[in-house]
Amino acid sequence: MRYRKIPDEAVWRLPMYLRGLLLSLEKSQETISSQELADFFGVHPWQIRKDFSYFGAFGTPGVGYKVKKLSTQIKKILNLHVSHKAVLVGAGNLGAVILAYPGFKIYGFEITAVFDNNPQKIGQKIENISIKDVSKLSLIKRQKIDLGIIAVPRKAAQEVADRLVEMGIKGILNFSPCRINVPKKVKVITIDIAMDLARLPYYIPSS
Amino acid sequence: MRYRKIPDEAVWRLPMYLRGLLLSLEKSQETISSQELADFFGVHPWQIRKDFSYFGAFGTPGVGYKVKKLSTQIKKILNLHVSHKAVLVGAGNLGAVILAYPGFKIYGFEITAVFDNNPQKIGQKIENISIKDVSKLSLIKRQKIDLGIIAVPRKAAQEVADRLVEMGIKGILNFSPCRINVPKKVKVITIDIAMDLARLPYYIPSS
DNA sequence: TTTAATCTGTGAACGTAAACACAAGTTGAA
DNA sequence: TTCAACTTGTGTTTACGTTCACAGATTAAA
Ligand SMILES: NC(=O)c1ccc[n+]([C@@H]2O[C@H](COP(=O)([O-])OP(=O)(O)OC[C@H]3O[C@@H](n4cnc5c(N)ncnc54)[C@H](O)[C@@H]3O)[C@@H](O)[C@H]2O)c1
Ligand SMILES: NC(=O)c1ccc[n+]([C@@H]2O[C@H](COP(=O)([O-])OP(=O)(O)OC[C@H]3O[C@@H](n4cnc5c(N)ncnc54)[C@H](O)[C@@H]3O)[C@@H](O)[C@H]2O)c1
Repeated sequence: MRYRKIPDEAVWRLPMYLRGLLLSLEKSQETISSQELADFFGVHPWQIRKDFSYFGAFGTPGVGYKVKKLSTQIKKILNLHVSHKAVLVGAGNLGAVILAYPGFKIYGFEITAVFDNNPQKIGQKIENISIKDVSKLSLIKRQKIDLGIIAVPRKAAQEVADRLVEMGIKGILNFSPCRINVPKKVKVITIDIAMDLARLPYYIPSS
Repeated sequence: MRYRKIPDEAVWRLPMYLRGLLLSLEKSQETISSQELADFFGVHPWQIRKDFSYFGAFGTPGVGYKVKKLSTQIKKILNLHVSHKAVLVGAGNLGAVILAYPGFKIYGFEITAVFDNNPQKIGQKIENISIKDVSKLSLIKRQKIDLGIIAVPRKAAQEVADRLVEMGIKGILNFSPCRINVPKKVKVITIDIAMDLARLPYYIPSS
C-alpha cells in the first residue's frame, strides 16, 4: 500500500473495533464482515474498511475478516500486542473503582503499582496490590511500567504528572478535571465525566 | 449573523471552555481574552473565537470577553442555564464514586434519585440519597429528571436503558462497556476508560 | 483629537475526513 | 467451467472543520 497520512480519527476508532472483535471471538465467531461489525457500533461499513485500509489489507473479498487474525493485527497496530503495565496514583474512591474494573484486561493492561500520600492508606491492600508511599514513586523504575493513571485531587495532579514523567512514563490517563502540562513526547488523555454529561443537554430540546 | 451549520466539534468543545471560564470566575477574573483561554487548554485562540462565532458575538474588541457574561451565554447555548436532574441506576462501586464526585455541580447537575436491584442495597443511603428498587423506576416520572446514568453490569445495561427511555429520559451517560440501542431522539454517550487507555500505546514508541 | 496597541469576528482558503461507487477477489452451486 | 452472490480495498468525490488573515471595534496614552 502507498503511504498515506493516517487520520487520528481512524486510530481513535480502532480500540472500539477491537472490543467488538474480542467479543465476537468470545462467541467463537470465526469470520466477520465489515457490515456485521458496523451494525455492532452503529457506524457505516465503508468507514471501517477505510480505517483498516490505512494499515493494510486484512480481509478476504467475499468472506470478510478472520476475527482472530484481525484482532491480532489491530493489537499490533495499537501496540497492544505486548501487555502494558500501569501505575495508579491516588488510592481513593475512584482509584478503587479503577483497580476493580475488569475491562482493562482484554486490552492487555495490568495495574501493577499503586501509590498514595495518605499514611492511613499506605500499606493497605486493594485488589491484592499494596499501596505504597508516593514519595517512593521511583520504585517503579525497576518495573517496566509505561502508563500512569492519575486519580488524585486536582491540586495535586500536575505535581504527580511531573513525577510520573520523571520516572519515564510515556502515557497518562488523567481523571483530575484540569489540564496537565507534560513534554510533547508524553501523551495525555484527560477524562471528566461531568464534562461529558454537560454535552448531553444541548441535544435535548428544552422543555 | 447568517445561519451556518454548527460543527458538532464546536459544541463538543464548549463544555471545556465553560470549565475554564468558571475557574476564572472563581478567581474573580473579570475579563479574559481568547488568547488567555486558549493557553489554558493548549488550543489556538482563533479556534475559540470561531467556535463562539457560530453562536453569536460575545466579546469586545480590544478587551476580550466578560467572564461572567460569557459563561452565562455558553450555559444558555448548552442548555445548562437551568439545572438538570439526573437519575443513577446501579449503586455499586462506580455508582458511589459518581455520587460523590463534586464536579457535576459546576455544570448545574444534580443526581436526585438512585436505583439498584440488589435487595441488600435497597433502602441504604449513599451521599444522603436513599437507594430505591429499580422495579419502581417509574417513581422518577413525578420528578423532572431528564438525564440518566447507567452504572450496572453490561448484561443489564440495555434493559435499564429501555426502562429509562420509557420513563422519558432524554440523555444517557452509559458506563457499561457496550453499545445500547435507543430511539434517535435520545442521546447516548458511552464511556469506557479501558478503551480510552487503549488509545495511548499507539503513540508510545515501542521499546 | 490623534495615534498606537490590542483584540474580536468572520469570509475565504485550505486541508482532512467521510461517503461513495465500483473493480476485483472469493465462494458455492449448477 | 460458468454464473450469481457476496465482500473487500481504494481512487474519487463530496462535505466538513480548521486555519488564516484582516477589517473593524475599543482602549489608553500622547
Ligand atoms: N474524571 C472523573 O470523571 C472523576 C470522577 C470522580 C472523581 N474524579 C476526580 O478524581 C480525583 C480523585 O477522586 P476520588 O473520588 O478518588 O477522591 P479521594 O479523595 O477519594 O481520593 C484521592 C486520593 O488521592 C490521594 N492523594 C492526595 N494527594 C496526593 C498526592 N499528592 N500524591 C498521591 N496521592 C494523593 C488521597 O490520599 C486520596 O486517597 C479527584 O480529582 C476527583 O475530582 C474524577
Ligand atoms: N466505563 C468505565 O470506565 C467503567 C469503569 C468501571 C466500571 N465500569 C462498568 O460499570 C458497571 C458497574 O461497575 P461497578 O464497579 O460499580 O460494579 P458493581 O458490581 O459494584 O455495581 C453494579 C451495581 O449494579 C446493580 N445492578 C445489577 N443489575 C441491575 C439492574 N438490572 N438494575 C439495577 N441495578 C442493577 C448491582 O446490584 C450493583 O450494585 C459495570 O458495567 C462495569 O463494567 C465501567
